Amino acid sequence: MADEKSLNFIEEIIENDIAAGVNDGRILTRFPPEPNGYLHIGHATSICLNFGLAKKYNGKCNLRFDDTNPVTEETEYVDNIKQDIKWLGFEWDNEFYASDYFEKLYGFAVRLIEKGLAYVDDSTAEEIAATKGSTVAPGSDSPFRNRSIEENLTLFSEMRAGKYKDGEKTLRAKIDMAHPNLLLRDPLMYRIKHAHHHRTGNDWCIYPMYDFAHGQSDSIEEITHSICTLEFIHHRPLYNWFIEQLGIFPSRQFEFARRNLTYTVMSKRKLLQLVNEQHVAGWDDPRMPTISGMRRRGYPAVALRQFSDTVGIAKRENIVDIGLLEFYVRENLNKSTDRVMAVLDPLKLVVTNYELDGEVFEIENNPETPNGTRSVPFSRELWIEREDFMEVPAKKYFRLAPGNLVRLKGAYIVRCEGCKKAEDGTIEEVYCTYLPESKSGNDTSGLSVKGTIHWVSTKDAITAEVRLYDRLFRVEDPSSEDGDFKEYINPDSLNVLPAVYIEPALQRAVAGESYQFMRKGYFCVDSESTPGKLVFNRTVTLKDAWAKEVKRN
RNA sequence: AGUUCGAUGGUGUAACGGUAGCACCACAGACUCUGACUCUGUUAGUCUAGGUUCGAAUCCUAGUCGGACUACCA
Repeated sequence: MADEKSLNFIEEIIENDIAAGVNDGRILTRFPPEPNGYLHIGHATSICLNFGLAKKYNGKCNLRFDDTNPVTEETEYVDNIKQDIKWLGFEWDNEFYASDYFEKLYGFAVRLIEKGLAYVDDSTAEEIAATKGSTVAPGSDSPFRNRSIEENLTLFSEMRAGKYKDGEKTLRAKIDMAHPNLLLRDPLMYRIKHAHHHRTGNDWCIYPMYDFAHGQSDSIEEITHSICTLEFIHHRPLYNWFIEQLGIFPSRQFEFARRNLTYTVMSKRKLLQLVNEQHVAGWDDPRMPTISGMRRRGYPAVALRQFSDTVGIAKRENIVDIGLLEFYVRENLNKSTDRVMAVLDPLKLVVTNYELDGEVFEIENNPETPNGTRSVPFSRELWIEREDFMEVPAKKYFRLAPGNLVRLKGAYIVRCEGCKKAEDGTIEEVYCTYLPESKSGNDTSGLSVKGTIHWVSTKDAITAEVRLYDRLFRVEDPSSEDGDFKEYINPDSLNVLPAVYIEPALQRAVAGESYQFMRKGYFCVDSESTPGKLVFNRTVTLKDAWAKEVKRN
């Protein structure tokens, strides 16, 4: 029985094209970022789609930077975008830039002028907007619409030569000022910008608009399937118009719905605001939905790929639960990470009947994917998690409480004998006795206890800074709420614990590594971490049935 | 209002005229030297109204609701 995965609508189109022999079955896609910001999880979907399609259908995928606006674009962004794509696990066939085609594009523009399909307009931006009409009213012709071909040719070459100031003139396609599709009301093809370009320097002072660059670049590269997001659907007639009038290779555009995620924002404009106004520490802040932020947070690349695959593509608006991404993050980290013990909120536990100087236990690193053991020192005084003790235990609580038995992970079973309290009632120390015959791996006590807690020996512990990250926003969809989206930033999205006690084996942890802090979550070593000052980021918590139980009551 | 795209459990996505399925979430239980993982089970869906058909989520008609478009950004 064929258990084939069903095709998404773009795969159907491609398979139909292959069956029909379109382009002899050749498949060439492209991923076309503008280098004016960092890539986010939405781009990851597009990357997985374009590169994935190429791979699946024996085709290729180009990386093409859509760098037609020199004032917002920077080389820094180019470098980071390339790094992000590689990290996600994809390789491009060619690395191209729309700016590589400036000369060709100029030639295309001249060709359209010669065909009487483009003209130089002296109107100001305001005048052009005013004559554009509206969704319900037609626009009106520019007074410069009927210049002669010769005059247009001269003017356009003067524009290129730098004879005019920014905004003084534009080149427009001559289509129809009454067209119901606003984009076809004589769209701008070129504008004047005396600005330095990250690649072409000062060679040009006129730059093509998106609509006159993207489709033509696709065509120059002979892209077969140009896949973009839904908001470009209105551009498709224009995309096709330029290609037809120019008589160049007929790339075709297909649109799918962009992915939205709960508890975050995705527009580059908003992300840039978060960075510039320092609500976050940068584009790669672990709270950001950027690929670099997620990488720094400790999300495995494979989790992003699985997430993209599961979510799939379609044409309807959507907002995907961030919990689904977190599911894949946990699923992968559960298999791959070594378990270690770290006490985030310390409370001292004294094993009153422990007479030895100490012992060293060998504790297994990873029960899911066996990966050896490590040495963990044990002694009379330990740090345990404050929440693992209750003087008056709640219903169903099976950790430490007077009279209760609990297993110290990898060591002994202990019985809680009491605690010491400060004047204000704060618990200062917990006392217990251990059962020597319950030694881990050699337990002859015959007891089975319900609870196991983690611990770190006080005299052997080392410290690390731990950064507890939570969702950046307090509401599911900040963009759809009233007022400014920044009002909905979660004030507790970052909680820095300056000196968490961790087991000494972690001294050699290096940046980028991930660990499971037992019972607390997955943590990765931050890029700022050094052997002298270890820094861990919380990637994601473990699922916590007890926390849920507490919340319920 | 014009153009245009869309509508399947809480979320995302299948079913292409023939038993509405999968994943996440939620809930209940089993297991557990992580209240994790794993395992078992449960709740819950075709926007509405007509029509075509033996049979409609699927085709047709009308309506409802939602998104996108009116930058010298992409």
